[in-house]
Amino acid sequence: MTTREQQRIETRGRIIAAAVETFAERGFHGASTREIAGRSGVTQGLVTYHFQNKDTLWREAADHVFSGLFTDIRGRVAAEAPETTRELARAMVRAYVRHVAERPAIMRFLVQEGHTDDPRIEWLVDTHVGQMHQHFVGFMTMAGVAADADEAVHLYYAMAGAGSLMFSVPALCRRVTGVDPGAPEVIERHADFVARLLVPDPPGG
Amino acid sequence: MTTREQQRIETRGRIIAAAVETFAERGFHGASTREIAGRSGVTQGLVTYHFQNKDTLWREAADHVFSGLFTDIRGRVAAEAPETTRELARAMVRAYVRHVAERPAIMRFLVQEGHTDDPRIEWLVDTHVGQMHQHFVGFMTMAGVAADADEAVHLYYAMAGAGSLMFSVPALCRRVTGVDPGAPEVIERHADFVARLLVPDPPGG
DNA sequence: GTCTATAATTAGATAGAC
DNA sequence: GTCTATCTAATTATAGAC
Repeated sequence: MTTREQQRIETRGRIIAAAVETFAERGFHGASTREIAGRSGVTQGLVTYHFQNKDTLWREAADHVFSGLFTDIRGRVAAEAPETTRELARAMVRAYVRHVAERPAIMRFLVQEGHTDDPRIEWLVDTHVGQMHQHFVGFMTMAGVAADADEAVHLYYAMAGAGSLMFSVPALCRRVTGVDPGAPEVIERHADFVARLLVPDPPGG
Repeated sequence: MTTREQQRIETRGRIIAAAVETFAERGFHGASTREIAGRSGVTQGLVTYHFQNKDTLWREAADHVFSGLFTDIRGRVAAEAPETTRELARAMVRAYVRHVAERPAIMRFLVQEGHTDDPRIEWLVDTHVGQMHQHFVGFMTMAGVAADADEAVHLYYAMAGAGSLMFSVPALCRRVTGVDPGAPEVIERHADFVARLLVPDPPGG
């Protein structure tokens, strides 16, 4: 690999990382390519050189944010080696919470873009969000955590919202509660809390 | 009241309504006063005339979004006339979900601004969000729904997130699930689902 | 691959006519 | 109270030097 290719990959990576942060903070319209350039230590012209236009940059940033969600959750669940269906379901919820806690940009991208039915939402659903939802609904219905597919939709948004909001508004959370949602012990407590909330102990004890 | 005063109030109201929509959709930086003017059927100069600058307009819009939360929830809870502490707690959760379902801008304002510790967040917490959180934590701890104040923080974000996400991303939700989060029956089902999730039946049955 | 310079567009805020 | 016109600054995207 030539030096130029290495340089290209590294620079693109820095720009994408800055783009993720900026789009998550300000949304597509609110983010400027100049700020993204500034954060990644390059000039605005170079951003256009590498990504043609703002829309393409947004897609690459979104790809970076959403990719690896499945793999990461599967890995985390496997590491816990759950033995019962209930423990498997809880492990999945915990894995999800930990994942979004470490990548709060996920939920911010969704909320920033999820209001209006534009091409970006279309792309996001077709590329990333759709299959995640299908898998979740399928599993939770099969595992008996949700009574049926209809209820699983409510369970899905309950988990996604309950698991992520705290990490999507870190400055607000710190100011209101004094709790730092970036602290590992807070993440662990929230993961466990939400897992027990969504997958409660059986009625018998 | 003179015609001019009526006109003033009515125009300001239209601008604020458009500002709420636009800020909720695009965030402070992404929203333009020109778009807000266009949506309310006036010119951009008039927005500045009535609200001096974008920051003041945002605060008035936020005030409009967050005001009445307490009153509305209290009214909805009273209308159900709950008799047990458990039913009271559930009624509060249902009231909260219904409220944010009909005013999804609430959660979008929080997510849009809650990331960075800027003056708007400071103002939002001091003016609206702080006391709401205090009341909730106090009640849920007292009612025994949360074990202690520490757990109540997690319960709070679980409720706020679980109860609102679906309504904060209506276009996304429709596209992913086919469910319309604006439909009254969907709101009712979600309110009931989240209430039972957060305030479960007692272990004994 | 990166920068500087620039064109065309759009932003927020002000001034003046009515 | 409302509109039009305008100023200044910031935006995206392009072109050309190195």
